[in-house]
Amino acid sequence: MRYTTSEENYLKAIFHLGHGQQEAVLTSEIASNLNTTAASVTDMLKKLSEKELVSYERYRGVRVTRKGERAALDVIRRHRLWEVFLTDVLKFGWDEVHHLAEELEHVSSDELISRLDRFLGHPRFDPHGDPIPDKNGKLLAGKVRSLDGVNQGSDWVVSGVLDDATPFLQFLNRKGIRPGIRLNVIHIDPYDQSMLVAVESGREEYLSFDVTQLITVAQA
Amino acid sequence: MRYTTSEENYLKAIFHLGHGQQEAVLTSEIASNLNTTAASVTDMLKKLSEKELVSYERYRGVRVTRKGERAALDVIRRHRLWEVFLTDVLKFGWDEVHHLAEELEHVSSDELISRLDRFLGHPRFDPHGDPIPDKNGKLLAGKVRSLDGVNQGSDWVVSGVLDDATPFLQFLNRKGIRPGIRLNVIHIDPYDQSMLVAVESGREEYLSFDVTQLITVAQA
DNA sequence: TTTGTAATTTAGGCAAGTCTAATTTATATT
DNA sequence: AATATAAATTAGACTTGCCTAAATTACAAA
Ligand SMILES: [Mn+2]
Ligand SMILES: [Mn+2]
Ligand SMILES: [Mn+2]
Ligand SMILES: [Mn+2]
Repeated sequence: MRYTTSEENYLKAIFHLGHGQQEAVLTSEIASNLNTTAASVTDMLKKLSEKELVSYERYRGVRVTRKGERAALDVIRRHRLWEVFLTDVLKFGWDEVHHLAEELEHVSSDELISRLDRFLGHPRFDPHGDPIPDKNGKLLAGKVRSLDGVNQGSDWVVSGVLDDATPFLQFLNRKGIRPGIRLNVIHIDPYDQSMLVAVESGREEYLSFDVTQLITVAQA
Repeated sequence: MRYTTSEENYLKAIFHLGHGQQEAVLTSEIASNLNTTAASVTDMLKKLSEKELVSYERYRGVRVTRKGERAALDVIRRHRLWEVFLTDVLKFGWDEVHHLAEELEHVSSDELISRLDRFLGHPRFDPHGDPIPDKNGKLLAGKVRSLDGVNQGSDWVVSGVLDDATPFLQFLNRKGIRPGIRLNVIHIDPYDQSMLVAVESGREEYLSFDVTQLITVAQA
């Protein structure tokens, strides 16, 4: 393990929380993301800063350095490749793989990941529609447009989700929604932005604004 | 993880060292097996004893309880299934997989192991000829006869090795020896028990007593 | 039966990672 | 400009797993 499991988890969290954002990531955001306390986060930030993986100013927040970003992308690459393995090879549901990948991502062997990548046929996206960084840490532009804010009547293909947690994905499973599925937006309620959509299977489903925000779509 | 990585490693070591032996396992044996100090071993034995995974008497040595044996066999099952995956699916050499399996064996998910086992076709032996415990912790009788002590002139099939370490396996690779290969014992030196064998490929190789002790064979 | 010695255990400490409670600081609001 | 307050940091502790050095103990040899 190049870095400890704990260090890797912090780097990943800081990278995700700060990605595509100008402002530094706050201690409290990291604490809530990792389900730990602000005091623990402060301790770790000092250690990561010492190792030049993050640039950190007391009370001012933190961001990953180039070195820290690279480490984070390596972890993300491992995470997403294992997710592909678990769904495509071992036939797990897309709602079951995230927490397993959280463990497997810390197994440290470049050779293992390289061979896994080759065996899987160099997949470019994980089961949730997230792009897989290449071996040099290059990440393709990810999921951009989310289902909230599209026009009534328009057609889309689900490209991914912005939350990998099991309960949310099981909820989508019940509605027949997953990456690759086509959607037609029948109606958007002007009051609460809730949406009625026709799913490929023919079913019609109501989606609250909270949910449409977490579903990403591409042109049909 | 049902138990910590460290606890699992101790249980596995105690199980292996005590297996098929009447006497209890000594603190110093465990320390040398796990490359740690006797003091650390004593600390851990107290913890494992507290959890009823081993029966331990100060100064008298230790053995796994039924519960500890079951835990050890679960770890061994995971270890050997991952070794099969790494060689058969990812095409690692049999000399490269042991240390990777040492990490993967601690990933805790019965469902993962059950699916891996199914995907691999329920293999009964690992790449080193060791039997894979089933999901109930039942272990088939393992490798029994080793190459030292066989008769001059006799024919054998290599069934496995008693040491999974990379340098030893690379040594055997250089001589074309691996499980499944046929051997004919051409000559045994009466002084040092060193052996000249004909390998399937046609080559003749000298094997010292230290080496023949670590190679197991079955009837040709 | 005493004694020497090697193995083992205990004592005391250290690092990583976490926590709660107390304190400090940035900053928004009078 | 003073002050309130929410966020962040520090202080102090705990657990796990490990270590070195100093006792202890089993047991073999005298
Ligand atoms: Mn995930
Ligand atoms: Mn994912
Ligand atoms: Mn092995
Ligand atoms: Mn093996």
